[in-house]
Amino acid sequence: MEQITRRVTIADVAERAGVSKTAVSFAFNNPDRLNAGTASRILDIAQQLGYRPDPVARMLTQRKTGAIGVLTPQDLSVIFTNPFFGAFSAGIAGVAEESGYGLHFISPLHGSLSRAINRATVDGVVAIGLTEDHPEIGEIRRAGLPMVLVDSNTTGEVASVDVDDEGGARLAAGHVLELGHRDVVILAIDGPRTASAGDEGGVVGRRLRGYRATLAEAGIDLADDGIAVGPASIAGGRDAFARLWDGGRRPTAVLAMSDAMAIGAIRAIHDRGRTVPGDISVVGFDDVDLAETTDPPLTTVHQPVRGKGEAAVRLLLAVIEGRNASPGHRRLETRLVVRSSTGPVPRATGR
Amino acid sequence: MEQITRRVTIADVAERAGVSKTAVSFAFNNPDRLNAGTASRILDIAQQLGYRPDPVARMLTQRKTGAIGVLTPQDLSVIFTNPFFGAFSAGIAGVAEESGYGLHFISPLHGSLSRAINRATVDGVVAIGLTEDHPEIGEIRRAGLPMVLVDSNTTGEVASVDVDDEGGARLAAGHVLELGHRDVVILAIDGPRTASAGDEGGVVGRRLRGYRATLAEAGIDLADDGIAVGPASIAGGRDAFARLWDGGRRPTAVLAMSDAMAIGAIRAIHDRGRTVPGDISVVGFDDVDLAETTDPPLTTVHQPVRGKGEAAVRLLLAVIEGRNASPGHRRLETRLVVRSSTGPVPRATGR
DNA sequence: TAGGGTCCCTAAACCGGTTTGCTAAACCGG
DNA sequence: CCGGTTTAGCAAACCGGTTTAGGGACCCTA
Repeated sequence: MEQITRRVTIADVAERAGVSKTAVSFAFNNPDRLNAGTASRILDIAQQLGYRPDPVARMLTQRKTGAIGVLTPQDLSVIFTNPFFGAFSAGIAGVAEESGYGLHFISPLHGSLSRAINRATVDGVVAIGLTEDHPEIGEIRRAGLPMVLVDSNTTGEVASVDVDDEGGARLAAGHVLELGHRDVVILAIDGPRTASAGDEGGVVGRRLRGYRATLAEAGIDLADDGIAVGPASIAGGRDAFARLWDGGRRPTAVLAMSDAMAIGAIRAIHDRGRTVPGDISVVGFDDVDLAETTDPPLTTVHQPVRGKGEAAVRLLLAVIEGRNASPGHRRLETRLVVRSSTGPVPRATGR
Repeated sequence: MEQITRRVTIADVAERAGVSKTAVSFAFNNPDRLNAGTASRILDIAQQLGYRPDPVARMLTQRKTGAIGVLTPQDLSVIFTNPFFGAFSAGIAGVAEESGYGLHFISPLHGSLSRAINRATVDGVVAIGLTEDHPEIGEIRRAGLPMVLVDSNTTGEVASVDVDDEGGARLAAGHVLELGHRDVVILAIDGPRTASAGDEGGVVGRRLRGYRATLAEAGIDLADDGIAVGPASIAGGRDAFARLWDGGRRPTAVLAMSDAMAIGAIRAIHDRGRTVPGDISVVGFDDVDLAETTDPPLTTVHQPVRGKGEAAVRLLLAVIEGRNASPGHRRLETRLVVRSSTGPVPRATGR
């Protein structure tokens, strides 16, 4: 018995029904052009043969894939465990789905993003965390693929969605200053490639600028030894804080660039027998879902993560579907959410 | 100025280089069959024309898409905010990436999963949470698309990955029994469609069976009014517990079918001025990353979520790439992780 | 000088659909 | 009974690549 039964094609159905391929195609996509009886007979036969139009062939003629790509410079396996990314994807998925598009995730293939892009069959791309100097951006543009950049802080010829990172960071810093803190450290995100490039343009740079500027206005000069870098995860935050602590730093306030890092810092603080916010205040960034269920509930800078995804897809669909000529730009706001991980600077500690 | 510059095709490159389409194709895929000089000249011209081989056309001839599909009966926008799913996806992504496959998420298109499946261009499918009675399974099989079922508890002709849900539930129930609890309630997951079908086969059914059986062995008969149903989220757990409480139930132990629900229950308990585990013990299920960072750290049933994703893709690749004739089945183990959300039954409460 | 091998490249078929133009038959009013 | 309009369906071109089968030029050998 030969189990490799070749796929049923439109020609098979046509032959079996004694009609032309055209008729079969019409039966599926344009039944009005056929006699009702013929159409349903064809459909019957197709059904009973188990015919399913090949989506790839269909794409080829229609020049449309029905999918939008999500481009990330990091491996998906790290990306999916990040709740921030989960919320962002949910935003993307929500409006993509409601418009009938599927989602295709594109990440570096054997280390090369370009290769991955060239293999991906999508009608357009939402790229997150790609700064404008990534060569991939040029590639995609030249290929004529619609694209919107998220968190790239650009206002160029390609559509974009951004968030006021610098303003958010200012809010966080301002908040701890108001509470009287003067000894502040920062937990910065160390992306896989953001690290190398000096990264003035990226999210990290913008947030850092916000922290620094506000602190400077209060006469506090943030030395480099008050900044620890690590991956945006609980472990990353814990380790980053540990390095600071072990280096002799005894801050009263911690500004973390992500909620996960903030949570990690809180754990590290607890591990050292200190309390939050009694001894040390901690401020996160992003305001992911679980920020309000941590112990203590996290004071953090809210950014509309899901909204970012939604806005990005709307912009993208606008260019895919040919509405609007010039590329759109959206900038979303941040705001401070004060919960219970921050408090006044402790008295007893007085130096 | 006309901005609709038609896409550059292989024919354009061929003409410009004064060679045949074949030569251009060879230059890209089979350079050895060309004179080295010619090949690099073609590549140069292609480069300078901005030529990018159309992936769709390529797929059509090669009968291979380079992507694997992830099938879920729920909307992606709900799925992505679920940390459980995030970990599962990370597992899938990890091995898919290392084998050079992209990821395509397939969810109901305008309410129809079949429609979505027919539009998706993938080499195979990992389906999660589809019980065997879903008609989609038959469809996919008839279409000859390689597939592996996850959490479907089947041993039929299609490959599958399962987890010992029933055993895990027994561990959870056994644990609280050992601590002396006799008044136990259950927080069950209410999927969008699991609810309607009686759902004996699904994950919910298996876990419920495990809880019930173990409780019964200790002489405890779990009445229906000791079970509350809700979505697998923090809010869902909080509300489910609230309904039980408001209905007059005063349990000393809560068995939740998901960590998120357990966390929700803990919040609801705190809201009512009770402590965990002082007054009430709570056991979760899944052991997602954040289970150990909650307050208090959650006692829960660990299942290898990420491992499930990995195993599924390995099985899938085996059939896609034609190794192994008969469909593989994997069953993964669960284990109890005791942290701090469970303790002995309280004395004072004595009924 | 015929025959056989390489090397480099090409024409044409093919993948599985959709779409365009066209034709033959049926229908219709006058 | 005739010109005009529908209706129903077909053949062939097309989408943009890959692959098969071969052809011409050149070199080598007998």
